Amino acid sequence: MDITHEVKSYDLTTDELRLMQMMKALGHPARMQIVRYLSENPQCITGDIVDVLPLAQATVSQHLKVLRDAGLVCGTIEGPATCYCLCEQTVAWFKQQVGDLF
Amino acid sequence: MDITHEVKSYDLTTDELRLMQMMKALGHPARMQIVRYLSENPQCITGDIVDVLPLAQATVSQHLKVLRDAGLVCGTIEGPATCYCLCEQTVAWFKQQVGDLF
DNA sequence: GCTTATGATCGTATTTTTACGATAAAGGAC
DNA sequence: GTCCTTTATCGTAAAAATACGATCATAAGC
Repeated sequence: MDITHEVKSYDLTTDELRLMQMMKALGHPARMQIVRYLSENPQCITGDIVDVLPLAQATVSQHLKVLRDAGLVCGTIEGPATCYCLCEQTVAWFKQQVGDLF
Repeated sequence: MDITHEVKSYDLTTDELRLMQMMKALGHPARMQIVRYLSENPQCITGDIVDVLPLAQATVSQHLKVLRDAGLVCGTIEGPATCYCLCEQTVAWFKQQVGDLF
């Protein structure tokens, strides 16, 4: 009658969690398209992205936040607008992690 | 007063959509752990995976389906059990796509 | 045949994500 | 100062994902 209280929990490293967050961020068509657009247009403002997506401005802004939180893009305030670009450093890290994965 | 009826829609290639599906599949801690476990234990049955995750059997089975649909793992029926393993081909394709991305 | 073991699927409750309009904040033109 | 532009955030409705118990299906052992 010996019950072992085995506390189960996810067992992932910090790197794996960070990688997972990026995967999740890229696992949505709008965000995938945003990132691709940014790779083709290195410097652009929110409005440019809104124009190429079938979504309202508020929704795009929300998606940009997800990408920012994942570290994949960074936005710098440029007057009244915000200039977005890919975070090359994070993208490089991401690629390397995926390459080493599995 | 000329209104251009511009039908907006996501503009992603088939490859990008497939890649996105894999990203989404890997964007969950349980599934990330399953894939890592499979990479360390190339041959195992569903029960083995259930044992290392803090989830019910039904939930794990559901996660395995997501990974199967994404093509990342394949399960072959082995008697009453199902033997799972990573789909090396898909993983290779995934890595290559990520490498070329952005 | 009956029983046990294994795992997929069903039905459903809960949680999270997604999407939008409305509003707020901040900078430039005047 | 007043507008106008730009974009983030708020509040919320709808959709999707997650998790679980219960059930079903299949195969092996007897």
